[in-house]
Amino acid sequence: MISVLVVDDHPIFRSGIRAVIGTQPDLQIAADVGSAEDAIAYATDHCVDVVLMDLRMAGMGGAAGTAVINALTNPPKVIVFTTFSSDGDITAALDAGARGYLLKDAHPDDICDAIRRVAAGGAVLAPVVAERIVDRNRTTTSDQLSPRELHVLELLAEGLANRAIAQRLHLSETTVKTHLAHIYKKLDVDNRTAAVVTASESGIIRTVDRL
Amino acid sequence: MISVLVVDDHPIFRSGIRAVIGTQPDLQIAADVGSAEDAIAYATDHCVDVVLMDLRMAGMGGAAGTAVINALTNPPKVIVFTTFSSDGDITAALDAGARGYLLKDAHPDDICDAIRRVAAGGAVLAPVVAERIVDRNRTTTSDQLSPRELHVLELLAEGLANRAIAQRLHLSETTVKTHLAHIYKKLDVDNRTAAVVTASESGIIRTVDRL
DNA sequence: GTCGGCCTCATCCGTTCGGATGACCGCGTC
DNA sequence: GACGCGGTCATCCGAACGGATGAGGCCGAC
Repeated sequence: MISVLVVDDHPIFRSGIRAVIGTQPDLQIAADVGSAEDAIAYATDHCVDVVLMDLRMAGMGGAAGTAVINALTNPPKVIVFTTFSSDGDITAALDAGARGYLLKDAHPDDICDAIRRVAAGGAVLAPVVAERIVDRNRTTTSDQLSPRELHVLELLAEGLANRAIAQRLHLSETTVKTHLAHIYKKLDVDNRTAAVVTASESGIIRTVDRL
Repeated sequence: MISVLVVDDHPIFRSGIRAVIGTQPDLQIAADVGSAEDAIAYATDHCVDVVLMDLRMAGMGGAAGTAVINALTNPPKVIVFTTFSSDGDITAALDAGARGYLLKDAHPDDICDAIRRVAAGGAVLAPVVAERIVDRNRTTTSDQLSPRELHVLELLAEGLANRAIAQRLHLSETTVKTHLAHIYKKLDVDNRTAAVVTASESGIIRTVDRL
């Protein structure tokens, strides 16, 4: 019997998972909680096999929660189960040690299968997620933004002017312009606004979390 | 007995709603479907009291679906039930004739209450949504963007330069600049990138739908 | 009919941006 | 040690942008 901890801030969604997993003879819900903090508390005190973890939640969020849970002794396997599939979310989840990344439009059967596979030591990625990772690796080899460029890009996405970015980063305006020129080349755009838009679309930066 | 049609492209979510409503003696699920098109087909052939409608779905989407359902003879009441609360989503839903706007992090009890109230002829807005509407009306009287300005803003959000916007809109570059100046004033920003960011944050424009 | 809002356009001016070029440093690799 | 890469900075220049001002036409409201 595989025991599952469900972590999601939407009670309806937790009910849905309960309903789906309740029909499976080899799966059982150990508990369902509404935040990463509660999940950590539960996983620390109890023994569960798999954690189904939402990413975007109030508080510490699912990625950080996954990292903490993975730091436990004899940690459960974490499957990230979320609506979004931006590059930022995916890397955050995988970096935190998630063994699976499923999207919420998945079919119930796929979810149960994923739980079984991950419990057995495997890993599961939603097809779209797998594609994104491959895509990124394809374009990334030469096109990946350096940490500094990423930082500049983030400030750019706040609508700051070059001078303001320079001040925030304690740089000369020239340096900022140099970074921007590289960013434009790598993103294949020719102005700052387009850079922000494409970076946001491709999930390189996260603009807003409006829920 | 109030019969409910559930429309959502997430099967898990439909299961959740089933589980929640199944416990209520005075509510019953007539059917659950995964698209607005299916919802229209069902509502045309059957008699239901309330439709719980997701907004962002593949195909025609929940707002258009709501509009079509409201055009039926003796239409059911539609409650929009979604994760997002951008201005664009809210106005689209209410314009389409939705009698309620709930967010998916709502408590099961609130959802059941909302269904009962809407079935009885009332209207229900999630607190956050109500706030947004009030906020918008407060700032809107003088700050609302004109249709033309909105159009310019949308092209701006594609990263286009003034000249390109002018060509797309068959305008002179000067006119575009005039519109931009007004947009900056109304949004309280001082450059195009910041305009795009704040417009996106406040839901004035919809940048990406990444699911 | 006057007023105000929206849309259109022009000119002028200072600032900002984007591109090109060249340079120096530190670091890891071959 | 040579090389590449990332990060830093300078200078120069043309293009784009943002602000201010003025102006005409259209249309709905008072």
